[in-house]
Amino acid sequence: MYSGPMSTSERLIASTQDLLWERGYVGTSPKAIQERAGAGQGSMYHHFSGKPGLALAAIRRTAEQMRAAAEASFSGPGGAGDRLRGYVLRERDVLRGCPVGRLTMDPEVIADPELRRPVEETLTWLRARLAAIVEEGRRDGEFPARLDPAATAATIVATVQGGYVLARAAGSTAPFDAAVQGLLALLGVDGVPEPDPAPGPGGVPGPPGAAPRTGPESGPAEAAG
Amino acid sequence: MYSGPMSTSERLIASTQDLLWERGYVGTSPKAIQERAGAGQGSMYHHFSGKPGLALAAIRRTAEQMRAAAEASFSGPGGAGDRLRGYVLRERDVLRGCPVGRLTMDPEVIADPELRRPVEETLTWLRARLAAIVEEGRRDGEFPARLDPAATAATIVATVQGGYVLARAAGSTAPFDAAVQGLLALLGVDGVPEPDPAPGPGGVPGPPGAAPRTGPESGPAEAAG
DNA sequence: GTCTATATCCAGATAGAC
DNA sequence: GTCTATCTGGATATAGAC
Repeated sequence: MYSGPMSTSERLIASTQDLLWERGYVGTSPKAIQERAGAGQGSMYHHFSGKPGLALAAIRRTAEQMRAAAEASFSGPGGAGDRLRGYVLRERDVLRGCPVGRLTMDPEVIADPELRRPVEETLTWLRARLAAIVEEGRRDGEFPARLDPAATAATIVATVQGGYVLARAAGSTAPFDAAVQGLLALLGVDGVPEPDPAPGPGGVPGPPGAAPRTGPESGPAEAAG
Repeated sequence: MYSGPMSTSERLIASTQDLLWERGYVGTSPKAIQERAGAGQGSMYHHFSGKPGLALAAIRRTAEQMRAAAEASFSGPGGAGDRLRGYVLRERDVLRGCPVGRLTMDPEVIADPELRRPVEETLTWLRARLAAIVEEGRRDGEFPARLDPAATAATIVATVQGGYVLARAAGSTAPFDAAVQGLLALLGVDGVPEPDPAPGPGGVPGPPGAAPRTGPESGPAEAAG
């Protein structure tokens, strides 16, 4: 991923990606985009048709990036269970939420078929890709044969997307981690693989047992997914 | 729930609840609230301190209503599995999303501790309530003893919240239904209970098997949850 | 309690010079 | 390609009459 000096139009796209992630479509003004990109109004309206056009370019870019990041987990080494665990446990900027899923709450994005399409395609691709992995694991005897791959895939994606919601509500990553550990346990793909295996108290009242990752949060501005 | 003629301040609160659900905090203007409530500017600023004050009243109201609606499922008849299934399958305005979870994507809500608190409390309550039900089912032998109640509860809430995201992205309730059926299958609480048991094709590429409810969507403006 | 000014600033964009 | 006006309207109030 080239990240040397960027052209004005690239900077405008990148700034819009950031702002759409942070504040959504309705909450993002042309002025804010221009300021963050270090560009004037003229530049923005020279390169793009207006806010919707620029948002479309930004959303497409974000969707591409999220796919690439997810595919890195999917096509990694190991069996279906390993790759599935790798995907749900992969490093994420949890408190920022998912830059694609977030757009789903934007009425103007949902109302505009062009803006919605990349969002829909990305999430549909994700479900299909996960369904294939569940199917593979089922064939290999890693998962119970009774699992419906498409439904299970939807549950996996939903758990991740909903995990962001719980984390942002709580102001903590703990509920995200709890949701993901609960999912892995239900799938029979248990165990914390990466570092920091010391279990701490969960973020919710009731019996303990979840093993939240307690690592740092505000990391790189990469796609979450 | 009394729903006769409402005072101006009640109409302002109700209108704000609707608009926060549809468009979020940043996307909701005082003017839009006033128009929907049939009230003038003066009335709004007489009864409330401004947009944040009115939003706080509306968010608290929505949180109360969602709790009441969820509690109706939780305290209903049947075993833990029945009540859990009743909760996740209960009628929802899926394409509208969750009026509480939605606020989580609003930067101004998350940044303001007063506005965030009702959101956090509601979702935390929901997890605790579900954890107790999972725990109960575990004791009764309905669920595997190895399940962690808190983590499983987080997974359940996350699946529902993420199901809304998938449904809105797809412009269809099918992925929500698929996610929920996948969850129930993982929990070993199978079967479509209510009407319309004829399974249709799922909304995702890959092997079929999910049984989406295909009923009407735009129903009453009640809390989803 | 409700209404109609009035005020300031920002959103979103166009025009045209450089 | 980029910049600085300039424009119309909405966001978010305050003031004060009724």
